[in-house]
Amino acid sequence: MASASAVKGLPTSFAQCPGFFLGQQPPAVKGGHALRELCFDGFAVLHSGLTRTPVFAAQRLNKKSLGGIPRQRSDRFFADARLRSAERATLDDYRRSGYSRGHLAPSADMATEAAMAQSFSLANMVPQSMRHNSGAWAKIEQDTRKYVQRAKGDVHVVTGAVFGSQVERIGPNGVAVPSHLFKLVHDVHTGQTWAHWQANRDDERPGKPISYEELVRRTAVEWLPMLQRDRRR
DNA sequence: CGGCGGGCAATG
DNA sequence: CATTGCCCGCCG
Repeated sequence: MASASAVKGLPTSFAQCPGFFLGQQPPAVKGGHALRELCFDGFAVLHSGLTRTPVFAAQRLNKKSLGGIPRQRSDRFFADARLRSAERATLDDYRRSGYSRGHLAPSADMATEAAMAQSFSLANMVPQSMRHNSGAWAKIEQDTRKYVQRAKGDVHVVTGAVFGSQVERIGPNGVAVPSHLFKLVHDVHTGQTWAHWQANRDDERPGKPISYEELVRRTAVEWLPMLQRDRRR
């Protein structure tokens, strides 16, 4: 499958892939310009044309969706053709940038070959410090998969990029480098919710998870609006 | 130690 | 565009 065409024809509205969101309700991200909604087979992405990166990727995982058929990484990264060229990252932006192309929705989470190939869209990538990506962050991704394997039902995961006031940019298109990444996990069956909060740095280590409320405080975004009613504070 | 999953770049 | 070799960190 030619990678650039891997996403052609996929929906560009969350209304067409509501199942990735808890209660079919997308995160309440406000105020952004050039925000685009992108559906993939295995996840949904809100993309920002200002940073040329995803804002978040949302997934619904369960034991069955993981550990599927054996498959190999496509490793074929590509610019997402659904985005205007003025709003998207290209392969040149990352080349020799000193940063790796870090998935928000991990390749290894995907249930099908098609979804796995689609996960290599640059609309699902942020410039990520190399050691963080293959070290602490990779372990968080693994731990999340292990948790889902043991969970009773569906687990919703929202992975997001956070940008500080001073934003470094890479490549001819100026792709913004996030200062932090987070991975929010919600177990529908038990109601448990937690988040990993990570600096985008080589020396970052996996730490103690933070609460949902703390994540909302730090980001000023209600990532799981369905929880808001129950946890109103 | 090897295998795995996160990547990189060079070569036809 | 596919193939190849390589790096990194973690885990069993």
